[in-house]
Amino acid sequence: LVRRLPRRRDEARPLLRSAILAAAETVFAERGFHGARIQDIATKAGIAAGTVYNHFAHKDDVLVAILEEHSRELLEQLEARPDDPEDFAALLEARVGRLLAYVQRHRAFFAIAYEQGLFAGGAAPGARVSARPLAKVESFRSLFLGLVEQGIKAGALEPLEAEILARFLGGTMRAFVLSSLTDGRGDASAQEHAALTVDLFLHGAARRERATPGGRR
Amino acid sequence: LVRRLPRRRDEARPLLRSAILAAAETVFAERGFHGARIQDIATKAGIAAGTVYNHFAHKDDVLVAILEEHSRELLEQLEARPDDPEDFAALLEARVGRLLAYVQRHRAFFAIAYEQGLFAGGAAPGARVSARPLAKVESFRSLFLGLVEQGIKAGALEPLEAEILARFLGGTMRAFVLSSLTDGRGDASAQEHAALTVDLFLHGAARRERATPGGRR
Amino acid sequence: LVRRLPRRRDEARPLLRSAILAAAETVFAERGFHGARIQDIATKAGIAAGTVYNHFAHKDDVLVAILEEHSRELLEQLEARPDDPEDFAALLEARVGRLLAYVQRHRAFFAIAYEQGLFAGGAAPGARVSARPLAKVESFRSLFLGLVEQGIKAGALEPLEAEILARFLGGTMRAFVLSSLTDGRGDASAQEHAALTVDLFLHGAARRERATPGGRR
Amino acid sequence: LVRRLPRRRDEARPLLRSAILAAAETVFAERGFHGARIQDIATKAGIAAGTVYNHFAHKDDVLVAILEEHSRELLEQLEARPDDPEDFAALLEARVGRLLAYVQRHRAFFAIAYEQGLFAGGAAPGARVSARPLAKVESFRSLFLGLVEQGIKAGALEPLEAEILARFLGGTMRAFVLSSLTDGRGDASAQEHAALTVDLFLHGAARRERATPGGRR
DNA sequence: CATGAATGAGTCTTCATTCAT
DNA sequence: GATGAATGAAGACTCATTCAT
Repeated sequence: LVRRLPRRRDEARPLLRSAILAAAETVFAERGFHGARIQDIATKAGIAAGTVYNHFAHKDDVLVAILEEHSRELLEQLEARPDDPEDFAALLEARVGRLLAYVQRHRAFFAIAYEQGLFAGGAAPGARVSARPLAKVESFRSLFLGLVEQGIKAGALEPLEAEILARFLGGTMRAFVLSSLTDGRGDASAQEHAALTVDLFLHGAARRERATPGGRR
Repeated sequence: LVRRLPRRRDEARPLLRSAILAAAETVFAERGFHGARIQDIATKAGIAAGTVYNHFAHKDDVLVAILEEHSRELLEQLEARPDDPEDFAALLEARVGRLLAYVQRHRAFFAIAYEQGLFAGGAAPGARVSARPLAKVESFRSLFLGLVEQGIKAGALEPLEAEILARFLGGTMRAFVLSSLTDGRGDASAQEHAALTVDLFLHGAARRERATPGGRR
Repeated sequence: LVRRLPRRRDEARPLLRSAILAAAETVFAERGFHGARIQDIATKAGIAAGTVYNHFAHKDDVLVAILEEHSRELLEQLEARPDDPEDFAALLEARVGRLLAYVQRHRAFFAIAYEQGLFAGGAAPGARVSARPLAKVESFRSLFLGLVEQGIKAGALEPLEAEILARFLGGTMRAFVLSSLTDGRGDASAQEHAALTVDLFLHGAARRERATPGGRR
Repeated sequence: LVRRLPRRRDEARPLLRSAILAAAETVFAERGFHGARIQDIATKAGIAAGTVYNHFAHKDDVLVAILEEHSRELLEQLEARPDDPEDFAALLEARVGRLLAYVQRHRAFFAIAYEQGLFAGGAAPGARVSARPLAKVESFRSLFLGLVEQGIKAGALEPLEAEILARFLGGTMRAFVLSSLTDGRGDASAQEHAALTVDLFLHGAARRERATPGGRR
């Protein structure tokens, strides 16, 4: 899809594709997919409407490109890293923290992702652009599943149906993702949110009988 | 679906209104708001397209009517009832159970509700029909808030920010609502789901050290 | 396709379909299929552009409807009639006469028909709207074939390949059809043209050795 | 198809022009004028789209160039040649034979020529690129006229209106040109077709009373 | 009040043409 | 001269909304 390589002059224009995606991200987020006009995107990107079609065959493809692109990056935040802690709770917190930080950096994307049901297995099918579930969306779900299964195996989580726990984790995170999106607090809170998310996910909201020192952050 | 039957001239006609709403609920759920055509709704309601406009000024208003209507009923499920238990956990479970049962009876509505961000404070703004948050959506949120505040006061919940706990409750429920919508299991599971929802909300997913008998349902 | 039946008032509007076809016939003839805009047709028909789509799903379908409609009528001119003469030459002249008269009454149609290769088995494939040969076009060809075969059987035509004679007949008629279209002479000449067409088709353009009085019409 | 080969700097470059015309001939024939994109032509010619505009100011001009070019060559086939027979029938056959042979060598061109009404005085005006009759098309017509007038003068043709006989000749030839285009028979049949064309043109399709030996081929 | 054809503003998409490199 | 990405005018088609019947 990216065929124009940097040429002479100082820099180049393959950036256009990125510029279109960036503009589309904002516009889709503001107006929703159907409400967004190609012309809006083009204008925001500082180009002509026709130019969009030099990079994407259909309006749909612009959306798909955004979703795939960000989903990939999003997935990377959840993947294992060399310096990840051993302890499951700590591990979870690290990953959730990375994910929330990513969310804060790409708020517009998440507005779109929700519309397209990124986190939701069964959300508004009609809002979706494509009938088939987007590939990356599916892998996102598996990643949650994997995390949870790992937790169960490690004995850190209750041996419930993994599918259910995965949804619970998703739901919990969704709640905080929304907080991140809405609150407008600075990035500083990503780690706090992560800590709280993991804590609630693991121990719930019930009052702890005898709060041992340091037990609750 | 609702044919105009020969009626006494003075009899209630607003049945048509209900028929339109019922048809719209299905169509919106299947195709999303933007993907649904007035003609589709009219056809499914067994009336002419123009007739819809005798009952609703705009397409938007049909959606709003659906949301308001169901939100009201939904709220009623969460409201206090004379026979509600005293114990917070039991109380919560009763209400959540009612709500999940309602969800199972109105799956189509929830597909729409998600698209419009019913549970989500900040979901897809672009997908929304109206910029201002729908009135009932807001009250739905307050109801969650009330529930949580009640729990905190009763000493059943950790004394955290109510807003956060409300979102956590919402996220948890959302996870199970999705299960209900997706699984396709019969209504039988509403209470099970409710129990699990409340349990996870209260105690989290972490493995309980020494599961005392009866500790986990 | 015609579902609107005449209603109260004085006359009615199922005429709209006919009005659209009539307008399209003129516009297609003037500007060619690609050069004709739906808006042009609508304007000429005195209606809104969108209305065209209440009667035809695609621009293509308007053209197809014209071709099918006229082809059918055209075929009827060539078909046998009770009062057709016995003698092959006279028979041919009668039919060709009817056809030429029809041509003169529907000049615009023929401009379109040529563009779409109505007479031509292999004309400009690219100009055609649909890849598959139009059904009626094919039957038109068979009708020519039938005529010629009849002539061969009757011993009136040389026993050559029917396919070839059919084309020759088609080519001859085409020449006079064009004359009819171009000349702009009144309808009076339809029969003259027919007589000449048949005469040339049967006896060619070579000088008749001793033109017996009355031999050449 | 024509790659730019390393050439001496002063060598003729207009080869590109020919390459473009050759490519355009094929593409126009396959898709029709309106259906052919400049990009298609450029691709088939192995050059960039912009390059076409270094040789032709407009898409129209490419078509005109093709028509003019081929029309000129086509006319040459019909012109008198030193070794042409004296006898009109033989002369006609020789020229028609040359023309049909040319047709077989340039099938693509004829698909275009028909679309643009090369043979037809009054065919699809809308399909035409330019409103004014193409210059060469006109001379083509005059040439037919000239041939026929010559025949009349020589006493070989009936003294009818030359215009009419010219059209009859055109129509007859058109029929066989189409045969040539459609049949896909090898070049071998050019002479046969020519003989038949001339025979039918001169003597018609009517059964000859007493076929004198050798009278009909 | 119901009807449903007519309306026409709104958008995606195409593609001839331009022009900086 | 060649390149090919950018341009933007043009046009088919959709569908919410109106209104005469």
